[in-house]
Amino acid sequence: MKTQRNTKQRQVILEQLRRLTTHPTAGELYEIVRRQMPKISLGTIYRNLDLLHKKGEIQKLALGAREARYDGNPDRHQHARCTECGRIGDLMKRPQSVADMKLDDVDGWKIVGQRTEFIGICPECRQQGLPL
Amino acid sequence: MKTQRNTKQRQVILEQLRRLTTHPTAGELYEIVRRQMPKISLGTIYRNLDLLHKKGEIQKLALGAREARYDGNPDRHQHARCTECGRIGDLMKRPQSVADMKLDDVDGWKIVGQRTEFIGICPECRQQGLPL
DNA sequence: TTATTTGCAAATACTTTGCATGTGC
DNA sequence: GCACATGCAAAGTATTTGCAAATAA
Repeated sequence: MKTQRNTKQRQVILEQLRRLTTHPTAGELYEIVRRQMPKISLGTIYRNLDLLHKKGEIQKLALGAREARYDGNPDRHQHARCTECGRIGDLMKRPQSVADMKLDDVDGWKIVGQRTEFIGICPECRQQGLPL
Repeated sequence: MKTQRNTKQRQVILEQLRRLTTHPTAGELYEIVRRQMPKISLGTIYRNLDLLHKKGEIQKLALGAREARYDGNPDRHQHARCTECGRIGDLMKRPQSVADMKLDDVDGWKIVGQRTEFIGICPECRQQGLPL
């Protein structure tokens, strides 16, 4: 990976994203950062979000939404989507089992379901002798 | 919901989607359906996929990808994304716990991780007296 | 008959990219 | 100084929509 510079733009983008708990879209973050740096461009927002995501400093959330949303907290934690308002929140208390999900109160949320995607190596790729 | 007609286009779209196990994108399905119905338009594909999804006859998968993918099997089952080729497969044997995930062979896949999104009602919406 | 659906094309939404200029190190 | 980064604008990709014509019921 190339050496990275510590530009003012990158600092402000990361700082604002860390301050927000709303998991903003790129466009939302653009509007917010623009208040401090009126001349910043959307392209710069996208380029930096991509770069910070690749470095593991932020999370890119694309669960079920058309637009990607970003989370300034890179630590593994669960997310929940509200059926009423669409908001995506953080769950710090992690429901890990089906039983936990019946709880009426998980960090203030009433959890009614879940969607899981597993990540792995498919049968076809394993057959081709790819790294196990 | 309005009454729906059983158009030839809708039939072919559903039929092809059910036949495929590849979870095609709208564009991929368009190319396949087009072999049978050369004059069908992409708009019709999107309109019907949306409608079938709303009726619960198919699943719309948008897990982490830029494009949505569709699954002709409406029954609840788990999906896995391959780290090597990006393919999305079905897991019929469902790993439900962290222990299961250590398995080297879940329907032929080597599972290395998972992403889960919970669905529920957020604290803010619950406060507003919305249906519990 | 008539409300739904289609094909087509244009519009929209989100994201990426080319390029000349600017800047951190 | 120079490789990396930026602003700007244009292009790219995925999806949605307006509308007149077609069609299922």
